Amino acid sequence: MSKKMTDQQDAAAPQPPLSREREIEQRAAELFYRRGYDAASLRELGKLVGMEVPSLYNHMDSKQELLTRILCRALDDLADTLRTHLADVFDPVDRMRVAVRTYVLFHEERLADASISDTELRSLTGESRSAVLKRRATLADLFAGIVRDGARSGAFTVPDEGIAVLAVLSVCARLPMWYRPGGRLNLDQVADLLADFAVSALTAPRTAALNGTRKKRS
Amino acid sequence: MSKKMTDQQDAAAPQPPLSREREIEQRAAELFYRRGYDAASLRELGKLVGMEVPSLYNHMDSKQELLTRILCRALDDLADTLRTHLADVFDPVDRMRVAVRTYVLFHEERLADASISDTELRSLTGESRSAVLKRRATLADLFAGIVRDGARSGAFTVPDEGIAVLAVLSVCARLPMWYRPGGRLNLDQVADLLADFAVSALTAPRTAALNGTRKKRS
DNA sequence: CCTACCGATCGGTAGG
DNA sequence: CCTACCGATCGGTAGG
Repeated sequence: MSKKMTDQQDAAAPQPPLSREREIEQRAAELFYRRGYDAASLRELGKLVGMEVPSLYNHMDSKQELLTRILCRALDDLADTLRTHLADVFDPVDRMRVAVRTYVLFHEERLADASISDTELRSLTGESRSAVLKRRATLADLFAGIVRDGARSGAFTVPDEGIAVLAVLSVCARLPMWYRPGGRLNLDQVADLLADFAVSALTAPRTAALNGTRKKRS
Repeated sequence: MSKKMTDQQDAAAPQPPLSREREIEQRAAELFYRRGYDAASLRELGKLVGMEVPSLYNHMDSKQELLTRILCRALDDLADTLRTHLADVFDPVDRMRVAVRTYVLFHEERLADASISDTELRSLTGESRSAVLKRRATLADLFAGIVRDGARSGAFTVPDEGIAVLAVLSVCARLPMWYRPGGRLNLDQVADLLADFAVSALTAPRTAALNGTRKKRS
């Protein structure tokens, strides 16, 4: 699935700030973000990176493998960043605030990566799909762990932990659909406000009998 | 943009429960939902509806026009349903609860429509895009109005109305990404829980000084 | 509603 | 990293 090269040149030549593979990944992520994976063509990617199409295949196995590599790296990086920021935070409320803020702020430098990680899963099949789904589940588990701890300690009052996790992740994952740099709020402000929204929902005073009682048939 | 026929046959023939146009729209929505708009081919749609590709063009102007028709109808129907259910509810908390429940329950019969209304906007350009964006904005305005009223009456404690609206809409709009019929919870239970999540976030006790104070740099 | 067919474009390969 | 090229498939049209 991945391209391994014999790294002969890694002693010298700090010139290219990105390896050729990485540059292609980055340009491809932007292209997939802008056009969608299906609508994006390798011809256009070739132009962006200054190569003919066949030359791209020296750096990838297929279009699908390229997408898979981008998504796996993005999700791994996000999970790592989350673990790092959560390492020295112990109160569940603080942990959730940090988790949401970190997820949101991840979009500062990785908007395209984060967006297609969410959108283009459907274009993957087989092992590629499994690899991305596994990483998605890892991310969800991180949030689920926080919700579980908060519920056990009594800090969170959620009637259903699974739905709470999905709701919080929905708010984070949808950010690329509406956030654009240069808007009314910067990303740090958005991160604070969304963290506050999530924590408020999780910690709101609730009558214990909410569950099971159907309120309104609407 | 729309196909108008001289409705000569509407007096007789109650036989076809769906008009040919509508049947094509419905099959197309399912196909676009399953494969994505770009990856879905008119060949496959033709097979699903029992027609050769050229015959489809007796019922549509283009693939893009077909998608536009599906999205506009779905968003109009959702907005109509929301307005109907909200007509006799006046308390902002109740209105928000009904709005979220109605949005969620709309997925019961229109999962594919709702999903692609959210996902496939990017495949549209020009007037088609504007027409869908206008309807999206109408939907957002419905929720924004409820948030505004609740904030003014003091029922809601949100530090930023715009972000609150986006967060609530995110939770609703992402439902097709994870909800599958036959799961642990039925849609009515999910609707109750998500409405509770949203209302809890909007009404949570908050110190007035939250805004502007940056808590953690994380 | 069909047969027959179009130009364009796609991801990918051969061979160097 | 390139030129040259492949078969497949695409949305869509002509003409009936």
